[in-house]
Formats: sequence, C-alpha cells, structure tokens
Amino acid sequence: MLDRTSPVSIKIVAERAGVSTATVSNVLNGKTSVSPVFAERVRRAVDDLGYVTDSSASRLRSGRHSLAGVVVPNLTNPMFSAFVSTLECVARQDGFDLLVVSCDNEAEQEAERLRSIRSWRPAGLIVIPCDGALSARLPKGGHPRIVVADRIPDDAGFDLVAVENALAAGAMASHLAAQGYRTCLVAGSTLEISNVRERWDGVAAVAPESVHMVECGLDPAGIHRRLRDRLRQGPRPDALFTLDHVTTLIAYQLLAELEISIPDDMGFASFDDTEWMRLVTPPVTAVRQPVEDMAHAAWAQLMRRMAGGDGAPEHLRLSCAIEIRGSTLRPKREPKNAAA
Amino acid sequence: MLDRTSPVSIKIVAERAGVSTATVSNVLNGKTSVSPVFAERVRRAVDDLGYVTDSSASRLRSGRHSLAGVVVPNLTNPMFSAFVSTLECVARQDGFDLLVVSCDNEAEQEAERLRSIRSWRPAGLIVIPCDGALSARLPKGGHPRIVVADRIPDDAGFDLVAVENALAAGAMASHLAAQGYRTCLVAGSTLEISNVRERWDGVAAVAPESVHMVECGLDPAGIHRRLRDRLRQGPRPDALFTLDHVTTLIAYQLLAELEISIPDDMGFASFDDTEWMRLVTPPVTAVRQPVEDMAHAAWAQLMRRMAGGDGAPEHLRLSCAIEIRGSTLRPKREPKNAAA
DNA sequence: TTGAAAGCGCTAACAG
DNA sequence: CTGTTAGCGCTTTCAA
Repeated sequence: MLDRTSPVSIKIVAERAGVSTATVSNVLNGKTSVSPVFAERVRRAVDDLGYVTDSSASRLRSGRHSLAGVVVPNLTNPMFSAFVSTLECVARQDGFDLLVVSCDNEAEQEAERLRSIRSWRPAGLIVIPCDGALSARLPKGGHPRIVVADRIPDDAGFDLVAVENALAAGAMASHLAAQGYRTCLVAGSTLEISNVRERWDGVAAVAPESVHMVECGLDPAGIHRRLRDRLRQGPRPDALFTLDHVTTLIAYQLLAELEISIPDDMGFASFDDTEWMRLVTPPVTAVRQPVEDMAHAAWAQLMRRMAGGDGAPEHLRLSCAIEIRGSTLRPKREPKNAAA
Repeated sequence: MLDRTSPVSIKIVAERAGVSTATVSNVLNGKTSVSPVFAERVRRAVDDLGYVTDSSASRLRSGRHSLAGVVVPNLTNPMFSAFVSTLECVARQDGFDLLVVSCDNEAEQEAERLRSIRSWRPAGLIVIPCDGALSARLPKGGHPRIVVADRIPDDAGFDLVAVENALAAGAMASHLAAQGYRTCLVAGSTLEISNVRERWDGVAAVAPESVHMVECGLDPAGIHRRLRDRLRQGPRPDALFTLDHVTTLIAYQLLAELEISIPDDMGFASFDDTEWMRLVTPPVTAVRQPVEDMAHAAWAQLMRRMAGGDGAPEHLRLSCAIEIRGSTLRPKREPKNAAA
C-alpha cells in the first residue's frame, strides 16, 4: 500500500528547529552532548510535529533492532494467547515491539510465516512450533536467533523452554490410580506433537497396563467423532485423561452428551488448566502449566542471546502443578490422600 | 540490540547470481520482465542463501507498506484475543504482518504504545481504545490511518466498527422482564467505557424503574468487593446482568460463593459470550457479540482507506445475538416464549 | 558543539 | 532486457 499522508521525517524536524538532522538525532538519542538551547529547540519541534523516529530507518543505519517476533500455532487457544500476552508485556519493558504471527497449526503456513517474519529482521524470534521439524522450515545457513517454547523440536540445537510433560502426566496418572480408577483412557490430538507424546509416555510409564491412548487429531469435528466412537465401543474406561485444551473441551461436552456423569461414571482430568475448569460442577482436575513463567524464561533466554551469549543451547524444563478438583474424586470410595 | 549474524542482503544474492541488484529486485517483484536464464539464476541464489527481502528497506524506498498495527486493552480477555486472532488471519491474507500491542487498559500506556507503534510507519492501525479520549493520544496534525473498533471514541472523526450495544442490552432486559424477573441489578466495569455506558442506557430505556447499576471498576479484587457488598446490602435483586467479561466471571463465582442458586434465587445474564458459559450448569444466557465480524469489518474498512478511500468517517454497528440459556429460565414460572 | 557527507538495503528511473 | 545511479530516513563518522 502506498503511503499518502507521509509522516514527518527528521529533515522536517531539523528545518523547523533550524539545526541539522545530525543534531536532531543526537538530541533524540542522547549520544553526543548538545547545547541546551539547541536541545530545547529540537524538543519543541518534535513535540509540535508529533515526530517519532522511523524505527526501520534507524535500524537500517544503526544495526540496532527493537523488534522481536513470536510465532504460535494459533491465538484462540487460551494457553497460547496467555503466552503471547505475557511476552508482549515483558518485551515492551525491554523496549521491544512484538510481531505476532500464527500458523493455524500447519507446518506449511508456519514456514511461510517464518519467512515473512524474517523479512522484518527481528532481533530474535520466539517460536512454539507446529511440529518437530522446525529446522526444516528455516534457512540452512544461519537463521535468526530463536528460542523455542512449549513444543520440543527434533533438532536439539535450539534454546528451549518447555514444561516437565512426562513428570506431570505421570503424577496425574498416579493420582487417578490412587483414587481407584483402574482403566484410563488417554486422549490427545496426535502423538506427532512432542508434548502430547511426552505426556502419553509419562502416563504409560506409571501405569503400563490399564491405560490406552486415542489420537483424535486437531480438527474439532474429528476429535468429537473419534472420541465418541471410542467411548461407545468396547468396555468403558473408569477415567478419561485429556492431554490438550481442545481435546479437553470437546471431551467434556461429549461426556455430558453421552450422559456420563463425572466423577461417578467416569473420572475426568485434563492437561492444561483453563478458567472454565474451576467454574463447572464438579470442577475439573487439571495439570496447570506455568505459561507466564515459560514466556518470561523464553524472553530472558532470547535477551541473553541478544546480549551476545553464545554458549551451547540451553534446555529448560519448568515443572507443573496438579490441581486436584472434584472431577477425579470418587465420592463412593474413601479417598486415600485427596487434597481440596 | 546489535545484529551479529547479519543476514544476506540483495547485494550478496546479486553477486552470487552474477547480476545486478536491480535484476534481483526485478525477479523478486516481477515488475520488469527478466530473461528466463537470469531469472533462474537469481532464484537459485535466493534459495541457496535463504534470502528474504528486507521489508523495512523495501518500504523505505518504495513507500509500499506491508505492516499494520493493532492496539487492544489487553490480550487475556478472550474477546480481544479472538479479535486479534481474526485480524491476524485476514491481514495475512492481504499480505500484511501485524504488530500487536496491548496497553493494560491504561490511557497512558496506550499513548506510549501508540507512539511506539507509529515508529514502524504502519500502513494503518486498528485500535480498541481504553477510553473515549483516543484523539488526545495522537499527534494533532495528521495521524496514521486508524479504524476504531468495539469501544466508541468521543471524537466522531474516526472510522468505527462496533456493535449495537443498547439494542442488545435492551433486548436482554426485555427477556429478563418476560421471564418474570422484576428487579435487576446491572453490573459493569465503569460507565466511562462507552460501550458499558451504551449497554446500561439500553437496559434503562427498556426498564426504567426496576433496575440499578453498580460500577465495579476494572481491577478484579475491587470488582469482587463492590459486587459482594452490593449483593449483601439492601434487598436482593431478582436478576443480575453483567456487562463485560471480567465482571461476569467474577460475578458468577461470587454467586456460588454466596450460595445464591441460578436461576431460582437469581437470574443471571451476561453481555459477551464465552466458551465456559455453555459448559456450566445451568448454562449462562448471554449476548453474543460478533467479534470475528467486527475484526473483518474493521480490516475491510482499513483496506478501503489504504486504497485511497477518503470519504467521511464511516460508523458501522453490527447486531448481536441473544443466546438464551438456562440461567435466565425460571423453572417455577411458565416461560412465555423461551427458546431452548 | 555542530553540520556535511556517506551509506545501511532496497527499488524507481533511466540509459544503454 | 540489464545495469548504473540516486535517494527513501536515519545514524555515524569526521572535519570544522
């Protein structure tokens, strides 16, 4: 799009203040000292004209960036929007603006979006990748600084901030077992997503016999159908443990639809804790991921890299809390050590 | 931050392909025709080097922008994150990247963020303003193209896309009255926010006698306190109608806390429909705002302006649907014409 | 302390 | 069809 109302440039400001553009720049950036008289004249002109330095031009000349990018699978998932929200907040505090991009959970889109975000020459990128093959979507020789968050890429060469998926999922499995749930169905989008895989592994490690996994995919209609079929056919499990937000949401509605009552007919637990889980009756037991901490840690790591840190890739794993609520507390049995 | 791993420039590509930079540019932009042989050589070099045009430099020279900005009060409110999400999606389809900025519902932050976003010289801005005084936060003489969404600024000079607040709120009031709720308490953040004001006006116009308004503020703790005090003191209203998402959420939890049962002890309705309202028991009656449509319309309007449209400001009002659910259906009375 | 001039990466205009 | 040149807005020498 062509710019019609061309904004004021440093030249206009300089003219108005009766100084050179260099002086305006010096006043604004405070590098070289400028006489109080000139400085004041410049500041007035800047105010009068509502001038703001053109960041692109500034970067072009100085090499100093003040833009960062974030790539997420989508923004409707509250987990991702909380992540972006926190990131935007901390980035701002460090003087960075944030280019936000989502890719609809599609690798191809992601590749395309990464290209387009790279065109802005950001100081760095924070990426929650669609799948493990992130590095295939970046130029071979030298890509921009990247910190990967949440989902684990195949390539261990990236800085990474994620959560202890297996540990938390295992703990949830233990909790279910302790509550007397014997057969547990575990439902998640797809094992191709690393943290779904890690969560499943965590469950399987704790309870190798009585659990089964169903991969429901990413599309809501498909999730509903597959899960419904699975619950109708064969013996009904004691408990359902869903491994991601979308699956959880659909599963919860499906149980109501099938008139399976929680927690009597079936225990219900979720990986990923959202607002509504505290509001429904009974409230839903969930693994609470430290999303804000993840965003903070990812940004901090990026800043470290930007400051010149060039050691080996750092892999950080944050631990999750388990929020035990009514959906996994069988009223008919005496709970052994139930919280809340 | 200084760039250490300087990315490939068009010069490098030109060298590698053995052509001039102008030719590379021509191949990439497809303006002037280039011989197939050269074009192929260029494309290979581009691929090999993973080159992406520097958008800032490109804009600087050509005046063509491919960046837009969006300013919202915050990103944790699902309404705003849905708005941004949709916007990001449609902007991408038109070849624009999106700078996303939130301001914590604070006018000062907003002013500061607007400055910083203007420094990127975006093709246009879409703003959900904190309060009515948006124009005070923009340079007097000629600001960037702006489309305002959701909240109504005092200055009618902006293009605007919002919803029929009064109409929808009035319809909800009528529904409550039809259900036999006589005294209704209306709760919202603050009447300083235009659409809260419009919603309240809408209710007041329909039921001038039996309704009262309580302004709860923007801070969660304050909302909880003020609303609790109001519900404890004086005669308890038949119904509670909350005018924004945060107030709704806190009010819903508060009713549980006070052991006020819905819809028997009190009817409950919300302006702004979110996921959980369908999941709880009974589900919550709500005004559903067409957030996605708003985002589409705002973007379309911005595109029209970018294409040179310079008529009078356009003010678009979209209508809302009322989702009648269990929280406003009194089981003890025979409903006159209740849906679902 | 100040300003003139060069140049960041790119594209538009024009010459060959 | 191709390359040379100029200049977008800015910051950084460097000379005055």
